[in-house]
Amino acid sequence: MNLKEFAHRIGLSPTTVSRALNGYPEVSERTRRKVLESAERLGYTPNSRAARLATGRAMTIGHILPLSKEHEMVNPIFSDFIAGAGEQYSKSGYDLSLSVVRDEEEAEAYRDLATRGVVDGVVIHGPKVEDPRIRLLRDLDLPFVVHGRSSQAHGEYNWVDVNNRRAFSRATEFLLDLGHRRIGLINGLDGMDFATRRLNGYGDALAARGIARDPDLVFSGEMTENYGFATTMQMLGSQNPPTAILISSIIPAMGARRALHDLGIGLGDEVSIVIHDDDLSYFRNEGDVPIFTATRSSVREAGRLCADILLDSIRGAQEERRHVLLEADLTLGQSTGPAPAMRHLLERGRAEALRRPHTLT
Amino acid sequence: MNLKEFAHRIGLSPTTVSRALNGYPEVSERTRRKVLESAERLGYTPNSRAARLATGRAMTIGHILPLSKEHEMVNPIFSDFIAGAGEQYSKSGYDLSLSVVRDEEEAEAYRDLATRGVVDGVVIHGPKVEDPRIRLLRDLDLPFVVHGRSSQAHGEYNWVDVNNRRAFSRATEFLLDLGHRRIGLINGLDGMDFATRRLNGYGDALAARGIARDPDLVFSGEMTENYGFATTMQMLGSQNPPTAILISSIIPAMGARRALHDLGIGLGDEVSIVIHDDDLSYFRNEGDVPIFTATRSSVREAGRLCADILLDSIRGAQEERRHVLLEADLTLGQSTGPAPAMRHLLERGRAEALRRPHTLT
DNA sequence: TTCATCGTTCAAAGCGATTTCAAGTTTCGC
DNA sequence: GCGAAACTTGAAATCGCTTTGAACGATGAA
Repeated sequence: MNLKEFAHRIGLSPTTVSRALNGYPEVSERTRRKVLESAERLGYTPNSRAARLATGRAMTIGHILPLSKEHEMVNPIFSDFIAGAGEQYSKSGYDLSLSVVRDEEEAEAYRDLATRGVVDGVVIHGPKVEDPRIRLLRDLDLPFVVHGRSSQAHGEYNWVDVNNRRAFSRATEFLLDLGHRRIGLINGLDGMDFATRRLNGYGDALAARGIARDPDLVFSGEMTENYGFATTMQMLGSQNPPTAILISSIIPAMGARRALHDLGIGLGDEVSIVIHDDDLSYFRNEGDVPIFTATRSSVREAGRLCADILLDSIRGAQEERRHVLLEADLTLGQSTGPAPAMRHLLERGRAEALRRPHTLT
Repeated sequence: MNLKEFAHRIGLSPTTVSRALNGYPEVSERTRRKVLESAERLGYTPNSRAARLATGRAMTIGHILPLSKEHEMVNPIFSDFIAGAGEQYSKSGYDLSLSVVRDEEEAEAYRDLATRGVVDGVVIHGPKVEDPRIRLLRDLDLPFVVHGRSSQAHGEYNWVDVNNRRAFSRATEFLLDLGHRRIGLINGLDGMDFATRRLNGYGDALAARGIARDPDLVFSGEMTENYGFATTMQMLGSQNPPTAILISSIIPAMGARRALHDLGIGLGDEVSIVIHDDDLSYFRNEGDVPIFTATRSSVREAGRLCADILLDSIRGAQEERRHVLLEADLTLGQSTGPAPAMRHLLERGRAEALRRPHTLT
């Protein structure tokens, strides 16, 4: 049933019905109630295709999921992020459009979404240090929000990010406090903004204690389980292995744990691990004492925040760009302990060494 | 720029331009080339909102992601499935609409998609043994395809499923052949069709060897890492622990492995594990010898197949319903070995026992 | 009583494409 | 060279809604 017929059936004009349904103030309360009740009873729902053409609004937010040929993997945090964002879209009557494209076609995909008029705004995932998409979307005049940041991008834009630098410097400091001096870093792909910030946080903390960064202990790659396994194997098989490892996600951490087990090395006593935990719904690092010591920040919550900001900015509720910097809390788990050297000291009863670990050599 | 203006600029009527762009045969090749080239040059792209109203087609496929309050988790296979399906949609010029809703609102969400006219078809995820959505979509007259099956549903419908029963009976037989007699099953949520079929396959294989199913060895739940850990702990801590475990997904299998390690039990020698592997992109069970012995079937490929079938059925290319039953191959990994009892025999040199294991008691 | 005002309602003109139906132009056989 | 058939093109209707501008009746002030 279309508007015309519905309006006719209840003895009103399409104009009035439309206004009643869309909450315009010109219709009397009596009429509005009648319209709403009749719509319910007769099962009338406005056709969105027509409404979108008439209003010029798509009532849809776009997300683009690029798949690269080389490492064709879907980021495991994607689904949780989408769940968070999608929840908010639903509440506001927006739809979510997801485009899966080959990554060399990504720019074209944004352009396409914009010119075809199928979305009112988009979310940028996985920004690089220097990300051309920000410039592109500005040029297209399409509202957007970035999940993460792009350090080299100039100008203002909406973003929601974790304080990656702080999280990783804190985690590193924590390990240093435990006496660790050789600390590995299994990071995300080179060029990703978050990976760069995490590397910097790690580097800062080391530098603050006068420790040189050993390139043999730093890895970047796509965060699969196998990647965590392979890099951990490599580090622990080397001449001068680390006593602790920072890992950018719980997925490669599973691989790292597997490597430790295969090598018969104890997690938390012989080698410590601190991860960054996105709080994935199917992979919770929880329990009385969580498995991993972790810097945690819910990616689902980040999705919600991105959605809220983008919707606000589309509705024009606010002009200036918004930024949210989420602090990751450092939760203590079972995967960390004093460095072997430190343990040695402890065993000799010099417990205060742990309390002022930076006084150690 | 809209059609009218574009047509005017290149000295043609909107009619002709529309036809040229949409590949209708009535326009001469010369004109079509001119239109296509001008569109490229002037940057004209038809507005999809208008096209959708005019054609009555949404050129969009809907997916609904329900989140339950109790176990609010996003199925980890979701993103890989979507990646596969989305790939095909893009190729055919379709968009993908994703609705995130609370699970008690799921039926309403389908109804809404249908009456608002925003999708031309939908994919049903995670069907239950008796799934009301099939009836609902039939009533709504909305084309659909089910990823999985619904055993109790009557009538024909499109589906793409893994031969879960066969996969699990084969896996069980394989373990039986290795001499295992107490075999645990860590399954998906009760009521899910795939979980029921897997349970049946497991039960069939046991029955064929005259082994009674022990309810203490069968678990159903949402497939998180922690679930795998907890159930494994429980089984192995019991009076009469299993020597082998079947696990419905690689995620809980990670938890199971953690449990084994915590208990100091060797994986593959003391306790064997066979998993069902959806071949998730960020969690590949690969290598010269894969970590886990597994029944494998790519969920991404299933996504592609679902998309193809649904698109065909929307385009009316075919009337009858289509079914695809994917066979999962059983790949040998490092997580299985002869049962301890069997190992005993082997050590005594009775190697042929392994070759004809069903002759054993 | 009259007129201005306010609150409601409606007719009709969009939104920007597609598609029907009619008309104009070629092509081709005889 | 003519008429029919085959190609091409275009004018206008249509999709189902929103929204502008006008009209209507009721209300209240003068």
